[in-house]
Amino acid sequence: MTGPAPARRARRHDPERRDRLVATALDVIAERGVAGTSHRAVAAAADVPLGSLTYHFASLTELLAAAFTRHVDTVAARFDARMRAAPDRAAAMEALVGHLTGDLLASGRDLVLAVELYAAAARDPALRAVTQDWMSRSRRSLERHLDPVTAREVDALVEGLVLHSALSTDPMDAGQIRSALLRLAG
Amino acid sequence: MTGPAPARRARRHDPERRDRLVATALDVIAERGVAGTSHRAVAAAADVPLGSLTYHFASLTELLAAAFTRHVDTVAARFDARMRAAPDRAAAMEALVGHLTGDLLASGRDLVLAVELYAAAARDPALRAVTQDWMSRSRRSLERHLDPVTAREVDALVEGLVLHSALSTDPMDAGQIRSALLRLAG
DNA sequence: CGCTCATAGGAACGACCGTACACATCGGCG
DNA sequence: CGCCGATGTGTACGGTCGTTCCTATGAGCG
Repeated sequence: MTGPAPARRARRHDPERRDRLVATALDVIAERGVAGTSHRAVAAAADVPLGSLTYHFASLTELLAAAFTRHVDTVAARFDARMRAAPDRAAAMEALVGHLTGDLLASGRDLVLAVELYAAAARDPALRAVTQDWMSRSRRSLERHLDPVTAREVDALVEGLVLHSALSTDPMDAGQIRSALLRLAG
Repeated sequence: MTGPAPARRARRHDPERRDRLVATALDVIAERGVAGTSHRAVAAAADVPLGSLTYHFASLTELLAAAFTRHVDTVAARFDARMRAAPDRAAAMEALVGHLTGDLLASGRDLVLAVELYAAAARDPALRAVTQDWMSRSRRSLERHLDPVTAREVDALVEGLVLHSALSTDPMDAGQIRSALLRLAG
């Protein structure tokens, strides 16, 4: 018999833990909101001890900032790829419809993360820098096909469409979205 | 000499306390966010004992719902008054610019409350009903001068403009806002 | 091979939270 | 006037939180 194991600590070698924690934090934010995102919640979701979080991130705010920064990077890169791939303005508008209906509004996850980020950014300057970076990248992507003034207007409309979709019981369908965008930038 | 007062309780007759608590809760939300709004924070701001909150509101969620409902009522009524006062479509568009630059974007308070409500509504069905009521009233006000399809598009654009203004370092000025709205519904 | 320090792990502290509850008070009605 | 239920008040409980701190481990390097 081995007897009662002397509570050996199972130390794990885990060189990419920091990255994994950022990804897990995004999942937790999407599921429970920023308000429900605690060190303990992320630790449990990532299956690491509590102390590991304060080792890798100086504060909870820093963890949130890292998570939202990664999310913005992903979405902005995806959107810029769509805009880069569009050969002309008409194709760009269609790609925009696809971005809205396909990427953003499909899962609900991106929607929720966006709204959580907006609210958190309203109070945290570090997160406001993240949203400003997002807006600026988004506008630059649009400016591949639109003049700066129109790009800004379209960007605002897209933001509003996203928000309405997140909160409305009967969100606009692809056709309504297309015609709204075309009216502004057709 | 009165001697050491035997810790008399200073009971206060305060028939409108419930209303005052709702108003105070809105102030606290605007200042510290939903996340920073606790029974204790509201009690301190309203100068009432902690127990008074649980007497007047069954739960913190109920208090938040009452506060946001009141806020939406105020803003929606103000907006409808503006639309009702506009004699024609052109005046309505100008009133819309005034609503945005004057009412919403001026103080920052309405901006913050809106974003806080959006984020909270994403997770709480009761609050989602409040946002849906807001959207529906807003659209009905716009429909005094615009067809339903256009009203919906304008409503979404307004939402986006509000959000961009809340988060941007260089928000659009009245002229830019006007031209964006006119492009969509001129 | 042996040392060392970045990393992993676990427990604890003090603060704040929502809520429940027992008790005090008094306006208004019978 | 005398009661009583609506309202006001203070305290306590159990829980979660961010953060700190000490210890343990082992990968990489000299």
